[in-house]
Amino acid sequence: MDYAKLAELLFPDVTETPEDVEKKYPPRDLPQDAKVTRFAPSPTGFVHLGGLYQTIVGERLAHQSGGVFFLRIEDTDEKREIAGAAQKLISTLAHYGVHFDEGAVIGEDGNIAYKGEYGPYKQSERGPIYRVYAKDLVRRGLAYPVFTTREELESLNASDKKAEVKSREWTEEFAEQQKEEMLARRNFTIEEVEAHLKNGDPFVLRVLASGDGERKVKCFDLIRGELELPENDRDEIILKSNGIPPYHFAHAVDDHLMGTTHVIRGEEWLASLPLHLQLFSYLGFKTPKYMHTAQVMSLDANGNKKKLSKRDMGASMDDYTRLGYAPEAVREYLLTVLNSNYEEWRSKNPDSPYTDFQFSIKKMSNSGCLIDFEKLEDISKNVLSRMTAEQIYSGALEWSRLFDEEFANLLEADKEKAIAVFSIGRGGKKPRKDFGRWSEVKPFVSFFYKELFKVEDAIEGFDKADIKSCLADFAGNYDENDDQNTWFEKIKQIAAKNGFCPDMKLYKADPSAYKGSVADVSSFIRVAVTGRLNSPDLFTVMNILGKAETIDRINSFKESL
RNA sequence: GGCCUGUUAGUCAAGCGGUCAAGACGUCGCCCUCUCACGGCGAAGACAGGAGUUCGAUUCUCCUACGGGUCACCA
Repeated sequence: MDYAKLAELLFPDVTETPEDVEKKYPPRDLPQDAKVTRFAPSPTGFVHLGGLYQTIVGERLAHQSGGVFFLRIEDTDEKREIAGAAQKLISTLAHYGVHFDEGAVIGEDGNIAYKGEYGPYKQSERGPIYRVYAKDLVRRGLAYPVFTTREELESLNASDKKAEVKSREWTEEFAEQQKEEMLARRNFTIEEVEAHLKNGDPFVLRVLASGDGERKVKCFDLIRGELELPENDRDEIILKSNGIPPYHFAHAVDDHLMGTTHVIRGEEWLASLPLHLQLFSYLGFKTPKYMHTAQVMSLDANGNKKKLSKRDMGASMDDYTRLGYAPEAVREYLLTVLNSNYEEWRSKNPDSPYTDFQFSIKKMSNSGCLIDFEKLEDISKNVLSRMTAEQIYSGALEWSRLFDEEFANLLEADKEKAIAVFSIGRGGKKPRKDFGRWSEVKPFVSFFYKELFKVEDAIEGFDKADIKSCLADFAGNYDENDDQNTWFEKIKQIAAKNGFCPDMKLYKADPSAYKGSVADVSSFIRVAVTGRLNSPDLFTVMNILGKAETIDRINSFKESL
């Protein structure tokens, strides 16, 4: 077979050679150990938790080594592409603190723009580049065309195919048949090709598999160590009939030309690593380092772990936004999952920016983890407890603007009050941890607002007359200028006067000697003022509410009894 | 089904031939305390199973079981 002729027939329009292309993308001028990493999603609509997870790894490794982190849009499957998805992806990642140095960015007009010298960063615009390498492979007898008819092509349907693959029965005969078909495809003549071309028949390009499935190749993965995988023995498609390559070929060409040093991707790619290695070798490219990250899982109906799929709760970053998790908290959670020593580091460095942490590949786990919302909640409480009242205010306001207009308006109507509320128990060594999500803020502080206040808890086990008497005494004696000690001394006096024990130790020694304790008296006041049995420090609460409101609430509660 | 990969408490995880097998979340108990929250102390809870190598296996090897992944003109 005259491969040079075949190459010309197939790609008459391609005049460049790989050498020409290489010249346009010289090696990057970076420090010795700088890592170049990338995130290469297909723009199918939303950011997956697993995507954020990988993105954090790539961002950390690149930036911590003085390297480059870029974004490449893998839009080679036009059927699945969703308009505006790339913008959303970039802004969502930015929301979580992930920023790219290069590649797709959001331009000043709000549309996608591109930055950097190693583009195009959108695969659908790289057709000419792929074709140069594809032609070269054909010329060297390493790739060959397979023709189909237009009708056949049109009947191809992605979701049908997916269903077919899933339900397929894998028997030995089937494997045998596949092999035979592959071998048959390799047999063709130049004349046949010419006829097809003349006829306008579409074709795909397949690589000639160099391996033997019975033999193993040693592969190295930075997370998993040395692996033995079967050699590639399948003639994979490297150019679809639309002239755009599927993932494999695009990965090899792009990551080589873009100077990627570390390929970080999900473990679902592990199985195709030998193919990729073969491609790099055919193309004469230096292989990048590979890191196949563990999957984030969720529990299915049978209690089994499953790869977190699109529909699962917690798969989309939108879920976290809606639920009210602060981006910092989600990032913090992911970091603890990603690097097993992160949590320890964080407890020693509670106030350091996460970028101070030395992220290491060694500390990454190679088995999939279940997303643990309880843990996330705990981490989130810690994160929020370290924020200033001002930060809480803006976080809560931002979330409420989207999901609770009424509360957002209340927050905005009196910022000073909101800040005072959020300052309770904040700052200092042991801050309160009352909420872990923005959505939990309103239920916690609602009683501060007249519009939301209502008596939620009931006092049980006490004589109404006693309750009324205590409340009347408190209302009659309340002075907003008292300090906390004086304030509480007054409550003790009221307790004693009404037959309640003012001292808890005394009371515990002999509860039957009293109607109750000062704790009970406090609870009367607490329910009257906050509507609840539990609340943050009452003295402070009253200060924020103001005397008029406090007395008013006590009186109306008294009357309701 | 073939191949790959993984398996330490409910969850996430240290460990890398000799440990009473860390720690965190969750659960429970106690303390602090006017309630709550915080904080402190403590408890229960794990090396999937079986062979082998070894003086000694959670750690190395093999087998079994069970998860997960993959086998598309999807990425």
